[in-house]
Amino acid sequence: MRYSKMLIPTLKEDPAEAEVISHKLMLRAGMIRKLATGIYSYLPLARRIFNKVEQIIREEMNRAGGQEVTLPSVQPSDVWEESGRWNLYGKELLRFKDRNSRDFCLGPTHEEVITDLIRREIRSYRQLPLNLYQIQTKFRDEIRPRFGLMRGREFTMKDAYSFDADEGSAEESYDRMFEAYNRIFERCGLEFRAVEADTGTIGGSFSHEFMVLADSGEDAIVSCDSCSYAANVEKAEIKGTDFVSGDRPRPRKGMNKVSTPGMKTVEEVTGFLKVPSRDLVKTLIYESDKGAVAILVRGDHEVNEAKLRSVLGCNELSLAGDETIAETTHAPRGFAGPVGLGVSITADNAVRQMSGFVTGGNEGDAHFTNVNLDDFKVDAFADIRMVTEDDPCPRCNGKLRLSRGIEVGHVFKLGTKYSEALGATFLDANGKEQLIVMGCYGIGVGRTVAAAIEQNHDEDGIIFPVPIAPFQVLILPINIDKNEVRDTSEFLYRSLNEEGYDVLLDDRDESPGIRFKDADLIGIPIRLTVSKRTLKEDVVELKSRRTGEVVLINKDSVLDEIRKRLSG
RNA sequence: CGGGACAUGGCUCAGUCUGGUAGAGCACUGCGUUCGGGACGCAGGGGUCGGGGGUUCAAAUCCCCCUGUCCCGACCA
Repeated sequence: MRYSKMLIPTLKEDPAEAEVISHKLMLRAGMIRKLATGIYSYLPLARRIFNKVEQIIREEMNRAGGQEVTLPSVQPSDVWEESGRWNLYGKELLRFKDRNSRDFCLGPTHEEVITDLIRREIRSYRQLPLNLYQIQTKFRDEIRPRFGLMRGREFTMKDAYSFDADEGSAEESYDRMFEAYNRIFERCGLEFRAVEADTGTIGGSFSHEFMVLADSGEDAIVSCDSCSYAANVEKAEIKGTDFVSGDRPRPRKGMNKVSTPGMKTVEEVTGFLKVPSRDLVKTLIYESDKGAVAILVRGDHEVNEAKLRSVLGCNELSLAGDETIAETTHAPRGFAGPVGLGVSITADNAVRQMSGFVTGGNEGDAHFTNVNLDDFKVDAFADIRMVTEDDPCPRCNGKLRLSRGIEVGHVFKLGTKYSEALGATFLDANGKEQLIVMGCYGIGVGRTVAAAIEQNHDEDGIIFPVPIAPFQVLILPINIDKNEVRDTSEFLYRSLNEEGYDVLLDDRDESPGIRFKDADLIGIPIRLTVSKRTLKEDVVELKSRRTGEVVLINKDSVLDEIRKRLSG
């Protein structure tokens, strides 16, 4: 391609709307433009990058036995009613009516549609296993879209679905996809880690997320220094037996009420009473679809709402408002405690190990000290808190490390959740009707591109990994009005194109400075600078975007050098 | 949905507090000079100051309502 003919509207300054680096750089490099919150147009440069990533995905999916399909993105409510998710999915599901007032939605995912297809077409175990995938635009009316392509409302997703005759075979399908995902993200040049994950609304029994390690990531993950354990903090289990239990003397019975005027936060209370925060029990009032509940965690711990949700078995869960707090505790926010509380109490396992602790007094400006477990009734103990770096690895007791990640892929073992809901069955070898065992597997294409940029950039711009670069080589002629410069550039352009490389010839009538800056910004891996200065010696300059290395190469050996650098 | 901020040529922003002729830099058009790291000169074009209402002789500026955008939390590829 000739740069002068391409729409690559680069920006000199950071746009005000962007906060994270990948978003800024994608806007500055002229890759994307925003139409509305979380909804973007992909310009030619972005399209080329997407095509590269999608091609890698296709090759690996096909290698793993997948077949590409395209399912409708406009979906009737019927199948969603059948799965039960028409009611469960909430506002994230963008719903609308057609001219006949029939309910439809824009597909946020395709379990319903694919299961509907499969239940009609699969009759026999001889047709299994089967793996179908698509690369398609999804729509989720996210509560808070942000960071450009990192969390859009409209986004490109590869979603795959596996169908198997039994659990064992389903696990093989899962492993094959797991393997394919590893290859895909490796080929995209990403530093990533597969971690155990929570299954969320998609449902299912078992899942892994593929996390690209980046400080700007929205997810926190823990990984073990000693073994292969890694998990999303939402999921990470806590080894229940390892809490330092009461080595300290058993305190005498009898709690004391103390005045704590205006002391609402854990820091304020513990600072005021001069006790460590781990000697306080934090009482949080939550509102769930089962009414108000009280949650107890140690003062230095945080509640994990994902765990809490599954422990309580509820969908709706949020911290209670001031009104509910006043109703349940008879005190303003900041003074809730378990003693004498009228609602059901769920406590974290760590609380079981505590004694002689501080709690709220259920009365304004008052706390209790020297409280013990027999001073109130806990309805259930469970693992309901976030892991910390101080917790031991749940597998090997090793040291856990916290880091941040961008979730670019997610694999789920679904089991028979959807086949049961929609009645997707087959006849086994014995002529017996069985439920199809399913799995589903997603990759956020745009997010993968954004993550790649987060991991590969410097102060001058993007540094694309070769496999996903929009062009592999950029030719930058300096004095294009000189015949020898133009002829050499054109010659290189033609020959590289003939060799099948993606080449961008910057033939714009712009100053060299502008073109050098743009070259760095859009991150093409190899830059060839052709100028009359070097042509005197019959050489052109080759610069690696990643290393900054500059070499002069005889113009007749350029092809060989590029071949050498771009192979493997 | 809760909390915070912002909205002025294509972009980045000043002007708002203290009401009085809409500005700068970049970008854009034409001509000329430049040409290895965001060049220079001259001449130009381009803005209902997010929208609506109000106060005032007078509103980008003060007041009310709405909309949009961004950031922090719960949702997710």
